[in-house]
Amino acid sequence: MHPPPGDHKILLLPALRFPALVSLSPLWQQIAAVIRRRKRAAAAMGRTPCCDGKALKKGPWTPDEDKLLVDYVQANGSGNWRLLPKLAGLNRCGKSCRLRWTNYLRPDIKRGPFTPEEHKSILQLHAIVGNKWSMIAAQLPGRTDNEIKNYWNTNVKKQLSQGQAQAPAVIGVQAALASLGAAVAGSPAARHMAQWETARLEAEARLSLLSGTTSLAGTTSSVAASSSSSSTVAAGADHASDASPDIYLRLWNSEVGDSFRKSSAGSAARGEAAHGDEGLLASSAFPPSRDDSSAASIVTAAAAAADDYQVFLDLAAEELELFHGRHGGFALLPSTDLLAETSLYYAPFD
DNA sequence: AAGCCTAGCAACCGCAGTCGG
DNA sequence: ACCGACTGCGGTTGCTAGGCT
Repeated sequence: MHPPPGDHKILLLPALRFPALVSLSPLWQQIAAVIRRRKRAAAAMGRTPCCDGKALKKGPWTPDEDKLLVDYVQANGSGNWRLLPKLAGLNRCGKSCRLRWTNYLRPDIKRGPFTPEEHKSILQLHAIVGNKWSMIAAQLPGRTDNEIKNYWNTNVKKQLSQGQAQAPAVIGVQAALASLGAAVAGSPAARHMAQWETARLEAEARLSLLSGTTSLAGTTSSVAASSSSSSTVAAGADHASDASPDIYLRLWNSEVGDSFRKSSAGSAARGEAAHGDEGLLASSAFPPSRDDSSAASIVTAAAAAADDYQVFLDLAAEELELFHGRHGGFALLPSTDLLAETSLYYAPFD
């Protein structure tokens, strides 16, 4: 599941490899349909491209072409991109027209260099959602996903790679990730909690790196430095005052996460002996498959952990709904109703 | 001045997801 | 439930301008 400790590439992976936490409600609602569609999509590979066989122009757009496109869209809207080139008198693929419009010609496009605020937002959002450029762009009015992607690839990525050597804390995070990787073979609840923790650790690692690569990262560095402590509710509270969507870190460091950790620790004490300080989730989430544990205590501990976990999920859902209400359109989790359907909730992580 | 190198960015490509028939 | 058309998205490519030798 995870690269071996010491592999810095892990830090460039999306913070959330499990898409269910990223884009989601439709996935939960139609999980079975999605699986079917993926099978169909796989079968449909090799389908002829939309622009095949036509002598359509490619490459840079001319001012005349831009004018044709702008005039047409402003007069008729951008309803059908397939038909638009023909109707607008353009010898272009509809896909090319759409791209040109959305990335360059749209009137609400904001040109020019990124502001410090935008830079900070990009860093924090990327730490949470990874290369979900459209999600990041949705939080930055006037910026396109393509622009942010280019900005990341040319500026931020370079800064990150330069800063990696200065981030010894990352090693510890990676070790923790490795232990989590070993832990996820247990119950669904355990796997899911491990994935929450994995996301948090990866975000933490990113922010730790970022704090050394940007002068703007004062806020993020304070989070990164303190997030592994359960007594950092204040940091989360500080963070709550701004609009930063580092929701996982905030959630984990908030009273919600704190209460979850405490209750999980209680479950661990009930169910088994300690397994080392990095094994919070692994040890509390599901009992070890050891011969010297009675089946009854295993079942009891697992049930308690599952109950605690569900409480955490419920609280998390409330927190995220509040967040969603404030920021709109940034769905990190499915609705509370769907969260309640734990069998569905676990399914995409298998 | 010419050639080379590099960063930045617009555009393309192909897969994934959605929707309507 | 299925299928195909259409749209969205992320990765990648390749052009261009500017800096350097």
